[in-house]
Amino acid sequence: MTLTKEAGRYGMERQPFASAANVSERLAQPPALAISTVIFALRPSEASGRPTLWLPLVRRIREPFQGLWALPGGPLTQAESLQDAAARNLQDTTGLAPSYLEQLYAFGGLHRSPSQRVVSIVYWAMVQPTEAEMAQESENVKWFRADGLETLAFDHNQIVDYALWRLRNKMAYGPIAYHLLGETFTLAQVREVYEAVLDRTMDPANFRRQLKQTAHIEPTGEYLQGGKHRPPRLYRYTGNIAEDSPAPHPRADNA
Amino acid sequence: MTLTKEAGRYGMERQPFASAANVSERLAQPPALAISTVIFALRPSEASGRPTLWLPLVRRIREPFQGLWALPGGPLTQAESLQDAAARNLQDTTGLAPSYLEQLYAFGGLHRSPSQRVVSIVYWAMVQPTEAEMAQESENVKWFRADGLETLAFDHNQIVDYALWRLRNKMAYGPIAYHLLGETFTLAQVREVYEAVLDRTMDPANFRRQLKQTAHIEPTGEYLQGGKHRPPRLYRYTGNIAEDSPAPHPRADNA
DNA sequence: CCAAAAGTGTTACCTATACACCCATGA
DNA sequence: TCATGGGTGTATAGGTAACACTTTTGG
Repeated sequence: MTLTKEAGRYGMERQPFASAANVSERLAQPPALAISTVIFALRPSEASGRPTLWLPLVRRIREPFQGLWALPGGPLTQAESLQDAAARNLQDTTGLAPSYLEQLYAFGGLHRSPSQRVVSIVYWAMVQPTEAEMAQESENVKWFRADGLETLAFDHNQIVDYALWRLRNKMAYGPIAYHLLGETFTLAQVREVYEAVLDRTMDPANFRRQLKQTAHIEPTGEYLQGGKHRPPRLYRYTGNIAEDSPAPHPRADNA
Repeated sequence: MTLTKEAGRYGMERQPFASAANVSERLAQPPALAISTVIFALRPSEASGRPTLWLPLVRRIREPFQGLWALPGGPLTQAESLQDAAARNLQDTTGLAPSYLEQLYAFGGLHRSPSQRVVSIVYWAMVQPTEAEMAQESENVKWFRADGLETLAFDHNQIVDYALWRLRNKMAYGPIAYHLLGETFTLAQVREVYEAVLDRTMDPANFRRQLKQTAHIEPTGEYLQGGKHRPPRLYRYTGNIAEDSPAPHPRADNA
């Protein structure tokens, strides 16, 4: 699983009918519809080595915003639902398969793109660290730390900020942190996820209790060996996304 | 302000390029983009007279689903943002001006509409009771109780259910109940809103304290006269939507 | 004076938090 | 044995829910 696909092949500026754009055509045409995704994964910080939030971006290889980094995205095919389109685009542009995928927001401001009116339906996703590690970077696909991003193409900085807010909000309430971890994990690893995402330390004792009482996890019986100290128990995630979500998720067919 | 506009003038089935639909054209065309809105208002229940949740629907005057009731909606004009389009459509079809308007979800399932692929960006709104009372019903525009709706066109039952969930969720946390009331109101009226929307009784004493400590309201100094008992204080809403929302709302320009 | 809603006070309970403490392991 | 993170116990504070009680009006 590598990140070697050509970036920007499906630009947000794609002309829906393969005709050149000019002013009169622009007014006659309906707004173009695009799907983009904000993808979060945990990777070790360069400095501390502690897990931090990263996201993959693709480089724009054509105008507008040529050379700038942007969210992976592409067109909506006739034969796929919005959610399927997001998953496929994510696969096409970054090679990643998400462990969690949810609609974020529809962005449709008039001046998001200089040349053409574009409505972007944006999803956000979480991928497991094994995925994120295997994903090789290329000239036009690169991972960035989620905080302190440089200026991105279009309104993508704003979109990432909103996705970050949503991730933090969901994590503070629902049991979604597990989607950033692998099959099995220690309670300390879950705590590290919370600390990385919410950017504050948490009491290990209380954190453990709260996790175990809201359930959604069970001990595997195994212990993580190889550490310097007492080997911690390994746990497994037992919930499913449908149950987790506080929302009566719009059904997959209609998303 | 009346509800006399022709209903269904802008159907979700509108052909973007005024050409008749057939199979090959359908595959060639991008999905149509529509804006719809779920509008909530308080009206007295027929039976008890206590305030309950209602919403206005428009009758379909063409296929598909001709004769069924549907959410007010229409096309997205080139010159307006998504939020502006929702507000204008709401005005055009029902004559109402919302006191609160927020994006709900983008519905884009493959089979939402039998003849054509349609992606609907749905908003939800609250209007004040003065607005809702003045709004005259017509042959093709009618108010319905939000609970126990009959079968609607398209996937609109599902959309209403999701909007109801969102309304209840927001009301349980944020201070948005005021948008269903008029300029001034008593604490008992606010409580009635909560009881109507959340469908459970609340202790008047505790409710009062919780409201007053989270602020967002101030006494006007006036008292509501004409009741049978001790006249209650009148209050005024002091917050604004931007502050209320727990989310860093995507800016109006990009919505 | 009585009924009923407005408004205040008090108490029990629940849960988040802080932190003292023991346990198990590598070095 | 010591250092360190894993894991448990416990006291305290803050907030919610339940409900007794006083106040103020119309009839």
